[in-house]
Amino acid sequence: MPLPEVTQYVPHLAYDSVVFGFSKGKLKILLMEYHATGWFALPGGFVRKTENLEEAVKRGLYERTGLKEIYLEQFHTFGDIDRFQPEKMRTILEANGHLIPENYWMLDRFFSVAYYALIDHEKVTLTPDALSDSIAWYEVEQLPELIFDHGKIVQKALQTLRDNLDRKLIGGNLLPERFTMNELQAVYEAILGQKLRRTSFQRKMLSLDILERHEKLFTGKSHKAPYLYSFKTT
Amino acid sequence: MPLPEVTQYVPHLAYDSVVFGFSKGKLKILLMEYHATGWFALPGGFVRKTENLEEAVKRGLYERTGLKEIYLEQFHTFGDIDRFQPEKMRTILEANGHLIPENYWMLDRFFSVAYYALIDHEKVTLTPDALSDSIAWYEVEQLPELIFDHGKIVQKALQTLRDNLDRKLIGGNLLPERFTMNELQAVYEAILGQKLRRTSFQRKMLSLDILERHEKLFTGKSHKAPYLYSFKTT
DNA sequence: AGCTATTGTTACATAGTGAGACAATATTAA
DNA sequence: TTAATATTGTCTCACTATGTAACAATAGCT
Repeated sequence: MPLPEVTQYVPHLAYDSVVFGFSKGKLKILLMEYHATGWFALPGGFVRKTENLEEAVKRGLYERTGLKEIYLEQFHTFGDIDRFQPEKMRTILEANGHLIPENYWMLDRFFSVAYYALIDHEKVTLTPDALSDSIAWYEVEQLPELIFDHGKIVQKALQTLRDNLDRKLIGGNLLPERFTMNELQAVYEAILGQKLRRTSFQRKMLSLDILERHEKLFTGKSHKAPYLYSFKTT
Repeated sequence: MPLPEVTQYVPHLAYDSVVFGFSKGKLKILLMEYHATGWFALPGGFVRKTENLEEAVKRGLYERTGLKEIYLEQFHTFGDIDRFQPEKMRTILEANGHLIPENYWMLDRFFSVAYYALIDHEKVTLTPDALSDSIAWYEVEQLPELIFDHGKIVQKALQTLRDNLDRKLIGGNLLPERFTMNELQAVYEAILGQKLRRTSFQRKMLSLDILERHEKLFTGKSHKAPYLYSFKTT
């Protein structure tokens, strides 16, 4: 795998993505671990000279998750000078066995446009990129230390997600097609980081008129079976 | 005035600012008109290799308005390929009397990080930059056609401003230190583009406990004099 | 002193939410 | 078959926020 040529990409500009998923009651994000270094980072990439910014992000997410249709939201662009840490980038590239040319473009200062994505945890097929040993899910509440300013990026993504929770249809993108009210509530609780009242939550969700009620889900447990819901397609 | 050298700036990356002001009951923004072309654009600029992104924006706003402390909020980064219109940029530079070198950097594709600013209309001292004939206020409701995707940028800024109206202290930044409740309401109405109920607005504002009440303002009109308010500094 | 326009405050109806109670029900145990 | 249990769906009541209108206060004019 040769080093990427600058001729194909826009220099100084990158994107990073905070990919949220939900499983076993926990909110999680995707992290990559670079070869040999033990360093964790957000899935990111560069923008080709011939593509739109958002296309680049979707391309990167497709390569790593196998998903083509992804709920994506841009939330901030990071442009502080102290993002610029060429030694770290050099270490990552060298750990990959590359010989780095003089003034190699990937060691320059980069601005990063950050997006968050919401996906159904069950639907992904994770594929690490050339520089990484792995790509995997990590609980938002228990993240390892991240490289560069990626920790700050995650925090800002979480904050934006919370702010948008009431204004956009966030819950549905993190769950399978059909789900119980309890599962939906668990998503909201994981995002907000706090418990919600069961009855108020149910009343609120039903009053919004965005859910369709389907058959009951019989789990084998000895109690009343909950209904399954899906989001109306309008 | 020589052409800017790429050595000083980060290529491919620019910022644009939507500077909101309020006067005579209208919401306005600053626009620049380029020499000879009759083209209108948002005040924008480039980022020096040695400065943070936000510093660059503040520097540009200071040069044009004379203000150092400005309420600034980043709201979106525009990165579509069709922003790239080198002929237009060439026309602007040539109208300024420049001889443009081969592959001149300002004719390349640019990504633009967009900010909105809120300022007290009375406090600015407007100064056009080297490429512009003028910089002046234009009513948001009656903007001339803008160059590139600047019209889209303004719309997105307005939308973000509206979304943030209840969550951030926006009103105060557009008014002088002391103002009447009516003036504050006028700001809200101009931003939202709709009339609000006087009594509900007053009750709401007072209940937020963010205003300090001062002496009355006697305008000479024959009716009850309104109180002046300022935002609490907490 | 009375008139007028505008402002500050109050009253009432309605909608939304927190908190708890209660009814419904799928399964297990007696 | 019946009772017990856990969980779900719904309802009630209190409290708060908001739309709407009425009322009271008042600065300047006639």
